Amino acid sequence: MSIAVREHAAAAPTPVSMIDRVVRILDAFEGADGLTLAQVVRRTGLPRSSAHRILEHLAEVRYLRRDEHTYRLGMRIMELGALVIHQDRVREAAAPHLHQLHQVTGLVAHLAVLDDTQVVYLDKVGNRFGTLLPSRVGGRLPAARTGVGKALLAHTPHPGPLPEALLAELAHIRERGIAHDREEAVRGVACVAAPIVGAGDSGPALAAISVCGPVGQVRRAPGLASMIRQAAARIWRTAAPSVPA
Amino acid sequence: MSIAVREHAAAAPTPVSMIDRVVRILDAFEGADGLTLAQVVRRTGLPRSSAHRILEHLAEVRYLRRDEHTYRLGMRIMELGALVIHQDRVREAAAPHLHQLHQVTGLVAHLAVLDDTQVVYLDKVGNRFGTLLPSRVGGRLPAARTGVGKALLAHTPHPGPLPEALLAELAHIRERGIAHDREEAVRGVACVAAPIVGAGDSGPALAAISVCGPVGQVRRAPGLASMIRQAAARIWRTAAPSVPA
DNA sequence: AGCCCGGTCCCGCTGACCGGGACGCGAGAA
DNA sequence: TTCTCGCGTCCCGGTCAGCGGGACCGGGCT
Repeated sequence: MSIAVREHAAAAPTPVSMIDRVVRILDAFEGADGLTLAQVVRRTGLPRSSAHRILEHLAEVRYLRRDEHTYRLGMRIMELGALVIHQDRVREAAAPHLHQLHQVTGLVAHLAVLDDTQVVYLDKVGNRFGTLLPSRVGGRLPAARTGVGKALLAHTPHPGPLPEALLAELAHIRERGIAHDREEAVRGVACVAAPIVGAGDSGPALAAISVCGPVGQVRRAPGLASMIRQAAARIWRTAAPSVPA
Repeated sequence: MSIAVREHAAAAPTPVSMIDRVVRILDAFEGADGLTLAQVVRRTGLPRSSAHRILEHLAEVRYLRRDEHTYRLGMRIMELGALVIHQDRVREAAAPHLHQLHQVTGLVAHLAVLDDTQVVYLDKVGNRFGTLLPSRVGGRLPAARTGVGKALLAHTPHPGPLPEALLAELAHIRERGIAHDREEAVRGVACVAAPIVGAGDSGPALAAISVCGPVGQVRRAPGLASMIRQAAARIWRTAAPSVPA
């Protein structure tokens, strides 16, 4: 039995459990918003019959939508995803402060957490300008190239080895409690970020917040750093884990 | 045991497929953001061992997070959900207009679709005031009590029978192309909404947009209705399905 | 026509999943 | 203290849900 050539190419050591199969299928939808059976088969490496059966089943429970012969992620998944975001304690606590930061500065405010070497955005408050940024709620960006990412890395024992220059910057960030991104992710865009941590290095950061905008505007904003630090401190106070047990 | 009563799902007709089991478990997390094994068992009616096995498995693939002994919905689901929203063509087309509406009026702009008797919000653009509204991206509200909902109902063959008064209102809405919500969902809040449809009743509505705010402010806004209608028309033009086949 | 590609459906085989139940633990109650 | 209850975890033999090769159909090419 020769495995079919894959569209995306990734080692597929034969999924065994039903759950793994489902996950693999759902994951296949990243990067293309409509897939036919044949495409799913190529991407997942699953046998045609199996893929077909599972797709139909997922469509029945509305985890997928089926339109003619192409499948898309369905409403049920959107709803569950929205639930996750909504149920997040940190997000809840941060929301008013993000709005405040945006309102006062006119810049885009973010909330993000660290996941391995990437940041995942939990919230984003901004105006039309915000749509130009690559950050998306529920989206990922490499941590080392974002303000929030560096703020988080500086306050977390990093798993992998990092480049010399970055380590130096992280040490500096850790000391000052503020991270900067000067056009590293997007040309012309700068960010100022702070981790949400307890006073005096008590444990890892819960998340980080940042404020981003055109370099000129960010540089010109008075007292931005301390505003952000203050917001982060307030968020910590209302979202901090109560008992470490 | 007053708690147990609340938690018990209706007599389960025994789920057969693995997918059904998974769906049932995931669904159990609606309404409570952290569940222990025992709670999941009570809510789903699944056997303890099975529930335990599936929960662990879902946690492995990050569809759930496990913290000590309580499970929560995990990041992977959040990411998938965000993908769905992000991949939506209508949302893409509507976003700039929602921002524009918000910027010009200072009110909260929505984008929503109809699902049976409820509306599901796809986007929401607003300021801090917006957090006071019950609308949430990915959330549901009864269609008959919202502006977007009525705009959509008016342009869709309604499945179930509706009350006399509502039918009359819908006919009126259909004629004018504009729906109103005068404090029906939230006291003190009014909305003006328009469906995203082709000119001249060509097919059902793709979605609907609305603008909401304090009654006074909404009533005072000049030319709100025509602004919204115009935005809806523009969105239709860029998002309309190309070929009805 | 002949060919290819994609979707659907069938059906006998089998190993992934099932779930009752044993076990250990910690928190009250006796 | 000891008993008990509820909880999470783990085991293991039985079995059926799911598997997947392959037949079939239809449409779009050459």
